[in-house]
Amino acid sequence: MARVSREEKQRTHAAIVATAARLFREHGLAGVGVADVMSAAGLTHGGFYRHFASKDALIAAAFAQAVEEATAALAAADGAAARQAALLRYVDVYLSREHVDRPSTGCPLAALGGEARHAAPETADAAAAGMDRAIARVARCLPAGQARLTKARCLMSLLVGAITIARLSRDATDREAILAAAREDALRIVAP
Amino acid sequence: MARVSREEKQRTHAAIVATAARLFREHGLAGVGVADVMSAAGLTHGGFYRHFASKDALIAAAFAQAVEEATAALAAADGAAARQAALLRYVDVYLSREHVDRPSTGCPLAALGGEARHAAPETADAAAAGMDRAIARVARCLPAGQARLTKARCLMSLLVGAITIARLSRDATDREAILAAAREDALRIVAP
DNA sequence: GATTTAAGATGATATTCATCATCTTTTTAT
DNA sequence: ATAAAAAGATGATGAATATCATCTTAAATC
Repeated sequence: MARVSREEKQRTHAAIVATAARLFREHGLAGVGVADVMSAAGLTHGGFYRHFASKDALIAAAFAQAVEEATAALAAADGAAARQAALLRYVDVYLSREHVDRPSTGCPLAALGGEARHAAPETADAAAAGMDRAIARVARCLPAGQARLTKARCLMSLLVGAITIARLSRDATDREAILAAAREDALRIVAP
Repeated sequence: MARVSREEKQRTHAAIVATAARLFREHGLAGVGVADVMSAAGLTHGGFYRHFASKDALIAAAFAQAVEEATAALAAADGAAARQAALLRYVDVYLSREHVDRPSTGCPLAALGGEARHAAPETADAAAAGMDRAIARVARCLPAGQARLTKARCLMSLLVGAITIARLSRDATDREAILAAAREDALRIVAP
């Protein structure tokens, strides 16, 4: 192909990031190459560096994008009741079998949080910022008070850990039990 | 060098596993090569396949070994009081700044749990078995009762998630706050 | 409309790394 | 003691892959 318009380039850029966000969450940072992302986005590898300075820059963008999407509903909720409802739904979706089975569209902290620290500083920074953002958005949906942030930190830890552990299990019944246990505990934090 | 005795080979084998367990936890599964492990163990890469059929086989062995070590104190505790004390200490060490700062000697679930699922089935199996074992050993140190396993699953989720998140943070104060929040929540489970 | 610019394609390059082949030397087996 | 086996060393090999160079063609700019 050849040169495309500015708008088209923006679309391409967004497609690369979206594809990367999906693939990285599914196969891990080391499990996906630049060429994999590009071809999954319907492009060839060569054009990549017109969009990103490095694979790490792509990872950083993909991570941020994934956090944004995964927590958008929390940020959109308006009013105390809507916020609590959004958080309850967030926990419910988070601790679902679907989330365990499909990392590609799930929380990037659970999917990539462990490996992010091995990436370039640029990527680690993006991961840190994403984590902060996720916790802040969870905190925003908790009842106001000084324990808000503390509760959000606990809740996020519980959620990330539960999915990490559930994904390790090879037994469907165990996976379900892990989710159920975490759900119960999470509700104690969210709806006391 | 040349051929060594059976005992010497066993020592070499153990050294390779121990070195791998340390390096993998520190740099991730993809961040450490077979040659890295061997040279860190004071050997050359060539002899590796006298000990393991593949890198994945090494990862599986290293993971199992790391779980064993990380939970040995829990398994060794004898008597109700000793078990509770061992668990309290386990939580305390787990949620410490040192654990955040030094993945190389810490919990392999927190360090590698996220990437283990991208490895060969052999490795994923070892990770699953290690996870089961860790949870069982935690459960064993909780007060008897049918909620034992449920509590152990919650606690392990909280611990793994808290370390994962704390390691992502670039801010020492935040890291400390995450640990403190998780500690408080963990104690609620362990010492109700 | 002519000129310049750059998006994306095609095709290197260079490096990393898992695995294999072979050699040496010492242990084990006979 | 002699022969066979194998642990570990040295040195390929082949595949994967991040990045760069160059080409083509259409969009921007004049």
